[in-house]
Amino acid sequence: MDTKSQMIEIATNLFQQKGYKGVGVNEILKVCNITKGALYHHFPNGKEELLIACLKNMDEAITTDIEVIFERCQTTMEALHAMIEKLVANLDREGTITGYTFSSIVSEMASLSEPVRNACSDLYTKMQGIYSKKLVADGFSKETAHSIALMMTATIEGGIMLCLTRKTSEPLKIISQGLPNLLKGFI
Amino acid sequence: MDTKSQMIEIATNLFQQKGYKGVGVNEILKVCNITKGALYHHFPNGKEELLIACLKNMDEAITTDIEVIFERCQTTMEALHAMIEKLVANLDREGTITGYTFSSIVSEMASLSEPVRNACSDLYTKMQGIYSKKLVADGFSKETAHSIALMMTATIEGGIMLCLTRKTSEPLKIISQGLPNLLKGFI
DNA sequence: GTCTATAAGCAGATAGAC
DNA sequence: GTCTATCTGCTTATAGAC
Repeated sequence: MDTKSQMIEIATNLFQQKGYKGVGVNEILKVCNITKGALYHHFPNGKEELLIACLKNMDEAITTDIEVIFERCQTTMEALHAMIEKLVANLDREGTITGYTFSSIVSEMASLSEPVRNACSDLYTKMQGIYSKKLVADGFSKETAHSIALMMTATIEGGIMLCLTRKTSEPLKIISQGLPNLLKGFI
Repeated sequence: MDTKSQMIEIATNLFQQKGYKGVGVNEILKVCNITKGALYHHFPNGKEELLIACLKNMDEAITTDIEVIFERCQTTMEALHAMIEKLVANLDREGTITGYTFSSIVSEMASLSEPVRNACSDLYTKMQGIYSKKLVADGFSKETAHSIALMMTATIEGGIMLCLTRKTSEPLKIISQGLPNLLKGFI
């Protein structure tokens, strides 16, 4: 793997875990085992340019990851269970969550950088779109599907937050069990 | 109002909006119109001690604010609608959300400081407890109430995140409309 | 394309005057 | 209890050698 891809891969993980300001450029360089020269060669605008590249990288990850799960599974609920199971396994194994979330980036950058805010907004919209499409296939109307998809996105993002705060995967497990009731309520 | 209380009040708002690392000590001092000497007189352990004081302040705000709403309203749903309405009004008026949320603090501090993580965990538990108590009064079993309360906490926190990302209060409005269906599904 | 060395600035924190 | 002045260390970013 080339240096640039490796940098994006590592920085993506670090940003997801500690947020943008929480990670110093030096920390990224140290983990990558490269120096400043290399960073500013690949990303002339420095740290923020690297962050944007990371958000694009997450976009691709979502496309090639969540979409596969949603295509493979029969119903929305099946797919969501599989997705949450992956998050839970990740959390139990590594102690942090590194996929399908960027709350730390949103909360500190939304009010500071429009390009970053827009990239995050696109990502949420994309996830919501995948859920929504599947819900329509499940038989829900377009509008109802839109509402449910938004609530799912919010619930999962909030659930991740609760897991990180409590240092257990319990909240996401309870959410996984409870989500079918959300759909049931909309029928 | 004395200097210390004013500092906590202002810092609470700033931390909620920009996260812990996103706010510099100098910024807080400038808004408060005081100097370093005053800060380190009141909070010898500096910025982190101020953050803990802010989290305690939020705890009180929840007690004197959310609890009042939940006592005044007949059902859980009524109370939640009132609560979300307050958040939406806050967002539409000021462009940011300053109440009932600390996601920005959680996401960057959970892995770095145990005291902060614990304080945040307590706050979520407190909110969830208020919801849960009301749900039991509504007729749900203790276990079901616990699950629903957790999902509500997650959904609202995630909804706030979506609002900040999209720069509209739409997500929270849709969640407010959709939450009754969550309860319906659990019956 | 990656290195070293260094700049310029801001972070949080401290000491001591008043 | 609040001020000013100052310190140390870390931040991002740049310049120029290889």
